[in-house]
Amino acid sequence: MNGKKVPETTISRLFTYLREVTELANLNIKTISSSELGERTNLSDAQVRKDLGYFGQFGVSGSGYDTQELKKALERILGKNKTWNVGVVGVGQLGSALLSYSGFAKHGLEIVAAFDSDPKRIGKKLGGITVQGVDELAKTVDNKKISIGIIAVSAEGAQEVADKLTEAGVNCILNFAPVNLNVPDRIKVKDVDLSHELETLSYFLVNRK
Amino acid sequence: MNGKKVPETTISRLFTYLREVTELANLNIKTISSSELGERTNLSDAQVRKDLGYFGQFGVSGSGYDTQELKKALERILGKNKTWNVGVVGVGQLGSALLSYSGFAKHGLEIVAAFDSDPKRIGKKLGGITVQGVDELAKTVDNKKISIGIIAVSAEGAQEVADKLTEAGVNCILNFAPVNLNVPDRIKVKDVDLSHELETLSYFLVNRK
DNA sequence: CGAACTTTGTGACTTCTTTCACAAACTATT
DNA sequence: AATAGTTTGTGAAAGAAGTCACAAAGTTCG
Repeated sequence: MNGKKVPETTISRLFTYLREVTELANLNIKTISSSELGERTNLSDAQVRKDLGYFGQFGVSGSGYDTQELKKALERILGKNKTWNVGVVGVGQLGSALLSYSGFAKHGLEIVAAFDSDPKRIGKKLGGITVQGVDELAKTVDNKKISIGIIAVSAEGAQEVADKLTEAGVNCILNFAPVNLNVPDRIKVKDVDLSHELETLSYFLVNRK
Repeated sequence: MNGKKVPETTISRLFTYLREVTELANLNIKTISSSELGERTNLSDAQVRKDLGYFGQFGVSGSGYDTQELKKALERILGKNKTWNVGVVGVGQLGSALLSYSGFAKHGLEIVAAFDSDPKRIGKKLGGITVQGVDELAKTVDNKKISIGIIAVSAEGAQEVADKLTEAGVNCILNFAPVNLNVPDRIKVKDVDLSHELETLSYFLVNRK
Protein backbone atom coordinates (compact mmCIF):
# COMPACT_ATOMS: atom_id res chain seq x y z
CA MET A 1 0.00 0.00 0.00
CA ASN A 2 1.46 3.38 -0.90
CA GLY A 3 1.10 6.38 1.34
CA LYS A 4 -2.03 8.01 -0.03
CA LYS A 5 -5.31 7.98 1.78
CA VAL A 6 -7.71 5.41 0.41
CA PRO A 7 -11.26 6.68 -0.18
CA GLU A 8 -13.96 4.69 1.58
CA THR A 9 -15.75 4.28 -1.74
CA THR A 10 -12.69 2.43 -3.00
CA ILE A 11 -12.95 -0.04 -0.12
CA SER A 12 -16.56 -0.61 -0.99
CA ARG A 13 -15.69 -1.36 -4.59
CA LEU A 14 -12.88 -3.68 -3.56
CA PHE A 15 -15.51 -5.99 -2.10
CA THR A 16 -17.34 -5.91 -5.38
CA TYR A 17 -14.16 -6.86 -7.21
CA LEU A 18 -13.57 -9.65 -4.74
CA ARG A 19 -17.03 -11.09 -5.32
CA GLU A 20 -16.43 -10.97 -9.04
CA VAL A 21 -12.97 -12.52 -9.12
CA THR A 22 -14.10 -15.21 -6.71
CA GLU A 23 -16.76 -16.16 -9.19
CA LEU A 24 -14.30 -16.03 -12.08
CA ALA A 25 -11.78 -18.14 -10.20
CA ASN A 26 -14.49 -20.71 -9.51
CA LEU A 27 -15.33 -20.77 -13.20
CA ASN A 28 -11.67 -21.53 -13.76
CA ILE A 29 -11.08 -18.34 -15.70
CA LYS A 30 -7.39 -17.53 -15.29
CA THR A 31 -7.11 -13.83 -16.02
CA ILE A 32 -9.28 -10.75 -16.37
CA SER A 33 -8.53 -7.27 -17.66
CA SER A 34 -9.53 -4.11 -15.85
CA SER A 35 -11.97 -3.29 -18.62
CA GLU A 36 -13.71 -6.66 -18.39
CA LEU A 37 -13.83 -6.45 -14.63
CA GLY A 38 -15.18 -2.93 -14.97
CA GLU A 39 -17.86 -4.08 -17.34
CA ARG A 40 -19.00 -6.77 -14.93
CA THR A 41 -19.20 -4.33 -12.06
CA ASN A 42 -20.56 -1.32 -13.93
CA LEU A 43 -17.41 0.68 -13.38
CA SER A 44 -14.81 2.17 -15.69
CA ASP A 45 -11.56 0.38 -16.39
CA ALA A 46 -9.63 3.36 -15.06
CA GLN A 47 -11.57 3.18 -11.82
CA VAL A 48 -10.69 -0.47 -11.37
CA ARG A 49 -7.01 0.14 -11.97
CA LYS A 50 -6.86 3.21 -9.75
CA ASP A 51 -8.62 1.39 -6.90
CA LEU A 52 -6.23 -1.52 -7.05
CA GLY A 53 -3.33 0.88 -7.47
CA TYR A 54 -3.79 2.10 -3.90
CA PHE A 55 -2.63 -1.27 -2.65
CA GLY A 56 0.08 -2.33 -5.05
CA GLN A 57 0.62 -3.68 -8.52
CA PHE A 58 -1.33 -6.83 -9.16
CA GLY A 59 -1.67 -6.81 -12.91
CA VAL A 60 0.42 -7.86 -15.87
CA SER A 61 0.57 -5.57 -18.89
CA GLY A 62 -0.89 -7.16 -21.95
CA SER A 63 -2.84 -9.85 -20.16
CA GLY A 64 -4.50 -8.35 -17.08
CA TYR A 65 -4.99 -9.74 -13.59
CA ASP A 66 -4.57 -13.33 -12.47
CA THR A 67 -7.91 -14.12 -10.87
CA GLN A 68 -6.52 -16.44 -8.18
CA GLU A 69 -3.84 -13.97 -7.19
CA LEU A 70 -6.14 -10.98 -7.21
CA LYS A 71 -8.62 -12.91 -5.09
CA LYS A 72 -5.96 -13.71 -2.53
CA ALA A 73 -4.63 -10.16 -2.52
CA LEU A 74 -8.10 -8.70 -2.02
CA GLU A 75 -8.88 -11.13 0.77
CA ARG A 76 -5.70 -10.13 2.51
CA ILE A 77 -6.33 -6.40 2.02
CA LEU A 78 -9.88 -6.66 3.23
CA GLY A 79 -9.17 -8.80 6.24
CA LYS A 80 -11.25 -11.72 5.09
CA ASN A 81 -9.01 -14.12 6.95
CA LYS A 82 -9.48 -12.52 10.37
CA THR A 83 -12.40 -12.82 12.76
CA TRP A 84 -13.75 -10.28 15.23
CA ASN A 85 -15.91 -10.50 18.29
CA VAL A 86 -19.17 -8.62 18.33
CA GLY A 87 -21.53 -7.55 21.11
CA VAL A 88 -25.15 -6.62 20.46
CA VAL A 89 -26.84 -4.06 22.67
CA GLY A 90 -30.63 -4.27 22.64
CA VAL A 91 -32.44 -7.54 22.04
CA GLY A 92 -35.81 -6.27 20.87
CA GLN A 93 -37.18 -7.26 17.50
CA LEU A 94 -34.12 -6.07 15.59
CA GLY A 95 -31.53 -7.27 18.06
CA SER A 96 -33.08 -10.74 18.19
CA ALA A 97 -33.09 -10.92 14.42
CA LEU A 98 -29.41 -10.02 14.35
CA LEU A 99 -28.59 -12.74 16.86
CA SER A 100 -29.98 -15.34 14.50
CA TYR A 101 -28.61 -13.73 11.36
CA SER A 102 -26.13 -16.03 9.69
CA GLY A 103 -24.50 -13.33 7.61
CA PHE A 104 -22.10 -12.21 10.31
CA ALA A 105 -20.14 -15.43 10.46
CA LYS A 106 -19.63 -15.30 6.72
CA HIS A 107 -17.86 -11.99 7.16
CA GLY A 108 -15.64 -13.06 10.00
CA LEU A 109 -17.78 -11.50 12.70
CA GLU A 110 -18.91 -13.56 15.65
CA ILE A 111 -21.55 -12.40 18.08
CA VAL A 112 -20.28 -13.37 21.52
CA ALA A 113 -22.49 -11.30 23.81
CA ALA A 114 -25.85 -9.58 24.01
CA PHE A 115 -27.04 -6.88 26.39
CA ASP A 116 -30.32 -5.27 27.34
CA SER A 117 -31.53 -2.97 30.09
CA ASP A 118 -34.95 -4.60 30.41
CA PRO A 119 -34.89 -6.99 33.42
CA LYS A 120 -37.47 -9.19 31.69
CA ARG A 121 -34.99 -9.93 28.94
CA ILE A 122 -31.85 -10.35 31.02
CA GLY A 123 -30.95 -14.01 31.51
CA LYS A 124 -32.87 -15.19 28.46
CA LYS A 125 -31.02 -17.28 25.95
CA LEU A 126 -31.18 -16.16 22.31
CA GLY A 127 -29.31 -17.86 19.51
CA GLY A 128 -27.09 -19.60 22.04
CA ILE A 129 -26.23 -16.38 23.86
CA THR A 130 -27.41 -15.38 27.32
CA VAL A 131 -28.59 -11.79 27.51
CA GLN A 132 -26.70 -9.75 30.08
CA GLY A 133 -27.57 -6.50 31.80
CA VAL A 134 -26.09 -3.35 30.30
CA ASP A 135 -24.21 -2.80 33.54
CA GLU A 136 -22.05 -5.78 32.66
CA LEU A 137 -21.09 -4.32 29.30
CA ALA A 138 -17.69 -2.88 30.18
CA LYS A 139 -16.57 -6.03 31.95
CA THR A 140 -17.71 -8.33 29.16
CA VAL A 141 -16.24 -6.23 26.34
CA ASP A 142 -12.92 -6.56 28.09
CA ASN A 143 -13.24 -10.27 28.97
CA LYS A 144 -14.41 -11.40 25.58
CA LYS A 145 -12.22 -9.02 23.57
CA ILE A 146 -15.16 -7.45 21.78
CA SER A 147 -14.09 -4.97 19.14
CA ILE A 148 -17.43 -4.26 17.49
CA GLY A 149 -20.57 -3.06 19.23
CA ILE A 150 -23.93 -3.16 17.54
CA ILE A 151 -26.53 -0.66 18.66
CA ALA A 152 -30.00 -2.12 18.25
CA VAL A 153 -31.88 0.07 20.70
CA SER A 154 -34.30 2.93 20.10
CA ALA A 155 -33.16 6.35 18.92
CA GLU A 156 -33.56 7.71 22.45
CA GLY A 157 -31.21 5.24 24.08
CA ALA A 158 -28.60 5.10 21.35
CA GLN A 159 -26.22 7.84 22.47
CA GLU A 160 -26.03 6.45 25.97
CA VAL A 161 -25.19 3.02 24.61
CA ALA A 162 -22.60 4.56 22.31
CA ASP A 163 -20.97 6.24 25.31
CA LYS A 164 -20.88 2.97 27.20
CA LEU A 165 -19.38 1.12 24.25
CA THR A 166 -16.80 3.84 23.73
CA GLU A 167 -15.77 3.76 27.34
CA ALA A 168 -15.65 -0.03 27.30
CA GLY A 169 -13.12 0.19 24.48
CA VAL A 170 -14.70 -1.09 21.28
CA ASN A 171 -13.19 0.04 17.98
CA CYS A 172 -16.27 0.10 15.79
CA ILE A 173 -19.95 0.69 16.24
CA LEU A 174 -22.60 -0.56 13.86
CA ASN A 175 -25.53 1.72 14.55
CA PHE A 176 -29.08 0.75 13.63
CA ALA A 177 -30.70 3.65 15.45
CA PRO A 178 -31.71 6.63 13.31
CA VAL A 179 -29.60 9.21 15.15
CA ASN A 180 -26.22 10.84 14.77
CA LEU A 181 -23.92 9.48 17.41
CA ASN A 182 -21.23 11.58 19.00
CA VAL A 183 -18.11 9.50 19.56
CA PRO A 184 -14.36 10.15 19.54
CA ASP A 185 -12.60 10.07 16.17
CA ARG A 186 -10.76 6.88 16.93
CA ILE A 187 -14.03 4.97 16.83
CA LYS A 188 -15.50 4.05 13.49
CA VAL A 189 -19.26 4.38 13.33
CA LYS A 190 -21.21 2.76 10.55
CA ASP A 191 -24.85 3.75 10.32
CA VAL A 192 -27.35 1.28 8.95
CA ASP A 193 -30.73 2.75 8.39
CA LEU A 194 -33.22 1.15 6.09
CA SER A 195 -35.50 4.14 6.59
CA HIS A 196 -32.85 6.28 5.03
CA GLU A 197 -32.79 4.17 1.90
CA LEU A 198 -36.54 4.23 1.68
CA GLU A 199 -36.56 7.97 2.11
CA THR A 200 -34.06 8.47 -0.65
CA LEU A 201 -36.25 6.40 -2.93
CA SER A 202 -39.30 8.49 -2.30
CA TYR A 203 -37.31 11.65 -2.93
CA PHE A 204 -36.25 10.22 -6.24
CA LEU A 205 -39.82 9.41 -7.17
CA VAL A 206 -40.99 12.92 -6.37
CA ASN A 207 -38.21 14.70 -8.20
CA ARG A 208 -37.62 12.40 -11.11
CA LYS A 209 -37.52 13.95 -14.59
CA MET B 1 -34.92 24.81 -6.54
CA ASN B 2 -32.13 26.41 -8.56
CA GLY B 3 -30.58 24.73 -11.56
CA LYS B 4 -27.61 22.98 -10.03
CA LYS B 5 -27.43 19.26 -9.54
CA VAL B 6 -28.13 18.23 -5.97
CA PRO B 7 -25.66 15.72 -4.52
CA GLU B 8 -27.23 12.58 -3.16
CA THR B 9 -25.43 13.15 0.12
CA THR B 10 -27.36 16.39 0.44
CA ILE B 11 -30.65 14.51 0.12
CA SER B 12 -29.51 12.17 2.83
CA ARG B 13 -28.72 15.05 5.15
CA LEU B 14 -32.03 16.73 4.39
CA PHE B 15 -33.75 13.80 6.09
CA THR B 16 -31.54 14.32 9.11
CA TYR B 17 -32.51 17.99 9.23
CA LEU B 18 -36.15 17.03 8.92
CA ARG B 19 -35.92 14.65 11.86
CA GLU B 20 -34.28 17.37 13.90
CA VAL B 21 -36.66 20.22 13.10
CA THR B 22 -39.62 17.92 13.64
CA GLU B 23 -38.37 17.31 17.14
CA LEU B 24 -37.72 21.01 17.69
CA ALA B 25 -41.15 21.93 16.39
CA ASN B 26 -42.70 19.43 18.79
CA LEU B 27 -40.76 20.99 21.64
CA ASN B 28 -42.31 24.26 20.57
CA ILE B 29 -38.98 25.82 19.71
CA LYS B 30 -39.72 28.49 17.11
CA THR B 31 -36.44 29.09 15.34
CA ILE B 32 -33.05 27.49 14.89
CA SER B 33 -29.83 28.78 13.36
CA SER B 34 -27.74 26.82 10.90
CA SER B 35 -24.97 26.52 13.46
CA GLU B 36 -27.27 25.06 16.12
CA LEU B 37 -28.82 22.69 13.60
CA GLY B 38 -25.33 21.74 12.50
CA GLU B 39 -24.27 21.05 16.04
CA ARG B 40 -27.22 18.76 16.60
CA THR B 41 -26.48 16.81 13.44
CA ASN B 42 -22.68 16.78 13.60
CA LEU B 43 -22.36 18.95 10.53
CA SER B 44 -20.91 22.38 9.86
CA ASP B 45 -23.14 25.43 9.71
CA ALA B 46 -21.97 26.08 6.16
CA GLN B 47 -22.97 22.58 5.16
CA VAL B 48 -26.46 23.10 6.51
CA ARG B 49 -26.89 26.38 4.67
CA LYS B 50 -25.46 25.06 1.43
CA ASP B 51 -27.72 22.00 1.51
CA LEU B 52 -30.83 24.08 2.06
CA GLY B 53 -29.62 26.58 -0.50
CA TYR B 54 -30.13 24.05 -3.29
CA PHE B 55 -33.86 24.30 -2.75
CA GLY B 56 -34.49 27.94 -1.96
CA GLN B 57 -34.15 30.50 0.78
CA PHE B 58 -35.79 29.40 3.98
CA GLY B 59 -33.91 31.39 6.58
CA VAL B 60 -34.05 34.86 8.04
CA SER B 61 -30.81 36.74 8.61
CA GLY B 62 -30.20 37.43 12.25
CA SER B 63 -32.62 34.87 13.60
CA GLY B 64 -32.30 31.67 11.58
CA TYR B 65 -34.91 29.21 10.36
CA ASP B 66 -38.51 28.94 11.46
CA THR B 67 -38.83 25.33 12.59
CA GLN B 68 -42.43 24.88 11.46
CA GLU B 69 -41.76 26.38 8.06
CA LEU B 70 -38.54 24.47 7.53
CA LYS B 71 -40.30 21.27 8.52
CA LYS B 72 -43.03 21.87 5.96
CA ALA B 73 -40.55 22.84 3.27
CA LEU B 74 -38.44 19.73 3.86
CA GLU B 75 -41.49 17.49 3.84
CA ARG B 76 -42.53 18.96 0.53
CA ILE B 77 -39.04 18.66 -0.97
CA LEU B 78 -38.65 15.09 0.22
CA GLY B 79 -42.06 13.90 -0.86
CA LYS B 80 -43.19 13.04 2.65
CA ASN B 81 -46.77 13.80 1.76
CA LYS B 82 -46.97 11.32 -1.10
CA THR B 83 -47.39 7.56 -0.98
CA TRP B 84 -46.05 4.96 -3.37
CA ASN B 85 -46.98 1.39 -4.14
CA VAL B 86 -44.38 -1.28 -3.66
CA GLY B 87 -44.05 -4.85 -4.91
CA VAL B 88 -41.77 -7.39 -3.25
CA VAL B 89 -40.19 -10.12 -5.34
CA GLY B 90 -39.06 -13.12 -3.35
CA VAL B 91 -40.79 -14.16 -0.13
CA GLY B 92 -38.07 -16.18 1.51
CA GLN B 93 -36.76 -15.23 4.94
CA LEU B 94 -35.92 -11.68 3.96
CA GLY B 95 -38.97 -11.05 1.80
CA SER B 96 -41.30 -12.30 4.53
CA ALA B 97 -39.64 -10.06 7.06
CA LEU B 98 -40.13 -7.08 4.76
CA LEU B 99 -43.81 -7.87 4.35
CA SER B 100 -44.30 -7.53 8.07
CA TYR B 101 -41.93 -4.57 8.47
CA SER B 102 -43.84 -1.54 9.68
CA GLY B 103 -41.21 0.96 8.61
CA PHE B 104 -42.43 1.23 5.04
CA ALA B 105 -45.76 2.80 5.88
CA LYS B 106 -44.02 5.44 7.94
CA HIS B 107 -42.16 6.52 4.84
CA GLY B 108 -45.13 6.62 2.55
CA LEU B 109 -44.45 3.26 0.97
CA GLU B 110 -47.16 0.63 0.85
CA ILE B 111 -46.50 -2.96 -0.10
CA VAL B 112 -49.36 -3.98 -2.35
CA ALA B 113 -48.05 -7.16 -3.95
CA ALA B 114 -45.62 -10.02 -3.43
CA PHE B 115 -44.19 -12.45 -5.96
CA ASP B 116 -42.24 -15.68 -5.92
CA SER B 117 -41.31 -18.33 -8.43
CA ASP B 118 -41.61 -21.24 -5.99
CA PRO B 119 -45.01 -22.94 -6.53
CA LYS B 120 -45.07 -23.92 -2.86
CA ARG B 121 -45.19 -20.26 -1.88
CA ILE B 122 -47.61 -19.01 -4.51
CA GLY B 123 -51.08 -18.50 -3.11
CA LYS B 124 -49.93 -18.21 0.47
CA LYS B 125 -51.03 -15.17 2.42
CA LEU B 126 -48.32 -13.15 4.17
CA GLY B 127 -48.99 -9.93 6.04
CA GLY B 128 -52.34 -9.61 4.34
CA ILE B 129 -50.92 -10.10 0.85
CA THR B 130 -51.39 -13.12 -1.37
CA VAL B 131 -48.17 -14.26 -3.03
CA GLN B 132 -48.42 -14.33 -6.81
CA GLY B 133 -46.32 -16.12 -9.39
CA VAL B 134 -43.55 -14.09 -11.01
CA ASP B 135 -45.31 -14.54 -14.35
CA GLU B 136 -48.02 -12.21 -13.10
CA LEU B 137 -45.55 -9.46 -12.27
CA ALA B 138 -45.97 -7.29 -15.37
CA LYS B 139 -49.74 -7.39 -15.19
CA THR B 140 -49.87 -6.60 -11.48
CA VAL B 141 -47.32 -3.77 -11.65
CA ASP B 142 -49.54 -2.16 -14.22
CA ASN B 143 -52.85 -2.86 -12.43
CA LYS B 144 -51.74 -1.74 -9.02
CA LYS B 145 -49.60 1.16 -10.21
CA ILE B 146 -46.48 -0.16 -8.54
CA SER B 147 -43.55 2.23 -8.82
CA ILE B 148 -41.04 0.52 -6.55
CA GLY B 149 -39.86 -3.05 -6.83
CA ILE B 150 -37.98 -4.74 -4.03
CA ILE B 151 -35.62 -7.53 -4.94
CA ALA B 152 -35.41 -10.05 -2.10
CA VAL B 153 -34.19 -13.04 -4.04
CA SER B 154 -30.77 -14.67 -4.15
CA ALA B 155 -27.82 -13.12 -5.98
CA GLU B 156 -28.29 -15.58 -8.83
CA GLY B 157 -31.88 -14.64 -9.58
CA ALA B 158 -31.57 -10.91 -9.02
CA GLN B 159 -30.69 -9.72 -12.53
CA GLU B 160 -33.57 -11.65 -14.05
CA VAL B 161 -35.97 -10.10 -11.58
CA ALA B 162 -34.50 -6.66 -12.29
CA ASP B 163 -35.13 -7.18 -15.99
CA LYS B 164 -38.73 -8.18 -15.33
CA LEU B 165 -39.30 -5.19 -13.09
CA THR B 166 -37.74 -2.86 -15.63
CA GLU B 167 -39.90 -4.19 -18.41
CA ALA B 168 -42.97 -3.98 -16.20
CA GLY B 169 -42.28 -0.28 -15.76
CA VAL B 170 -41.25 0.39 -12.18
CA ASN B 171 -39.24 3.55 -11.48
CA CYS B 172 -37.10 2.37 -8.60
CA ILE B 173 -35.60 -0.85 -7.42
CA LEU B 174 -34.56 -1.53 -3.86
CA ASN B 175 -32.05 -4.31 -4.20
CA PHE B 176 -31.20 -6.58 -1.30
CA ALA B 177 -29.17 -9.03 -3.38
CA PRO B 178 -25.39 -8.61 -3.28
CA VAL B 179 -24.91 -8.06 -7.01
CA ASN B 180 -24.57 -5.15 -9.39
CA LEU B 181 -27.72 -4.88 -11.40
CA ASN B 182 -27.70 -3.72 -14.98
CA VAL B 183 -30.71 -1.52 -15.64
CA PRO B 184 -31.46 1.48 -17.87
CA ASP B 185 -30.48 4.89 -16.52
CA ARG B 186 -34.05 6.00 -16.04
CA ILE B 187 -34.42 3.46 -13.23
CA LYS B 188 -33.06 4.29 -9.83
CA VAL B 189 -31.44 1.37 -8.08
CA LYS B 190 -30.75 1.51 -4.38
CA ASP B 191 -28.60 -1.27 -3.02
CA VAL B 192 -29.09 -2.40 0.54
CA ASP B 193 -26.48 -4.81 1.65
CA LEU B 194 -25.76 -5.41 5.29
CA SER B 195 -22.86 -7.59 4.26
CA HIS B 196 -21.28 -4.57 2.70
CA GLU B 197 -21.45 -2.64 5.95
CA LEU B 198 -20.01 -5.55 7.85
CA GLU B 199 -17.24 -5.91 5.35
CA THR B 200 -16.31 -2.27 5.62
CA LEU B 201 -16.11 -2.66 9.37
CA SER B 202 -13.74 -5.56 9.18
CA TYR B 203 -11.54 -3.65 6.73
CA PHE B 204 -11.40 -0.81 9.21
CA LEU B 205 -10.38 -3.15 12.01
CA VAL B 206 -7.62 -4.69 9.95
CA ASN B 207 -6.17 -1.44 8.69
CA ARG B 208 -6.66 0.83 11.64
CA LYS B 209 -3.59 2.72 12.78
C1' DC C 1 -33.29 55.59 15.87
C1' DG C 2 -28.71 53.99 15.62
C1' DA C 3 -25.02 51.01 17.05
C1' DA C 4 -23.73 46.43 18.07
C1' DC C 5 -24.68 41.94 17.22
C1' DT C 6 -26.38 37.76 14.77
C1' DT C 7 -27.17 34.97 10.93
C1' DT C 8 -28.11 34.02 6.16
C1' DG C 9 -26.89 33.06 1.27
C1' DT C 10 -23.38 32.48 -1.84
C1' DG C 11 -19.19 33.13 -4.64
C1' DA C 12 -14.27 31.70 -4.17
C1' DC C 13 -11.25 28.36 -2.55
C1' DT C 14 -9.82 23.78 -1.08
C1' DT C 15 -9.99 19.07 -0.91
C1' DC C 16 -11.37 14.79 -2.49
C1' DT C 17 -12.67 11.56 -6.31
C1' DT C 18 -13.01 10.20 -10.96
C1' DT C 19 -11.72 10.22 -15.69
C1' DC C 20 -8.35 10.86 -19.31
C1' DA C 21 -4.54 9.65 -21.83
C1' DC C 22 -0.20 7.73 -22.73
C1' DA C 23 4.49 5.67 -21.89
C1' DA C 24 6.05 1.37 -20.49
C1' DA C 25 5.50 -3.49 -20.11
C1' DC C 26 4.02 -7.60 -21.69
C1' DT C 27 1.81 -11.04 -25.15
C1' DA C 28 0.79 -13.04 -29.63
C1' DT C 29 1.94 -13.78 -34.29
C1' DT C 30 4.42 -14.31 -38.32
C1' DA D 1 13.28 -11.57 -33.42
C1' DA D 2 10.62 -8.02 -35.09
C1' DT D 3 6.03 -6.14 -35.53
C1' DA D 4 1.36 -5.49 -34.10
C1' DG D 5 -1.71 -5.62 -30.54
C1' DT D 6 -3.11 -5.48 -25.40
C1' DT D 7 -3.25 -3.84 -21.03
C1' DT D 8 -1.26 -1.90 -16.96
C1' DG D 9 0.02 1.91 -13.79
C1' DT D 10 -0.02 6.60 -13.04
C1' DG D 11 0.64 11.60 -13.53
C1' DA D 12 -2.33 15.38 -15.20
C1' DA D 13 -6.94 17.27 -16.02
C1' DA D 14 -11.62 17.52 -14.90
C1' DG D 15 -15.38 17.24 -11.93
C1' DA D 16 -17.84 16.99 -7.46
C1' DA D 17 -18.43 18.02 -2.75
C1' DG D 18 -17.28 20.57 1.28
C1' DT D 19 -15.31 24.67 3.71
C1' DC D 20 -14.31 29.50 4.10
C1' DA D 21 -15.32 34.05 4.46
C1' DC D 22 -17.86 38.09 3.91
C1' DA D 23 -21.47 41.40 2.16
C1' DA D 24 -26.16 41.96 2.98
C1' DA D 25 -30.12 41.45 5.73
C1' DG D 26 -32.30 41.17 9.91
C1' DT D 27 -32.58 41.57 15.19
C1' DT D 28 -31.86 43.51 19.78
C1' DC D 29 -31.24 46.92 22.97
C1' DG D 30 -30.08 51.28 24.98
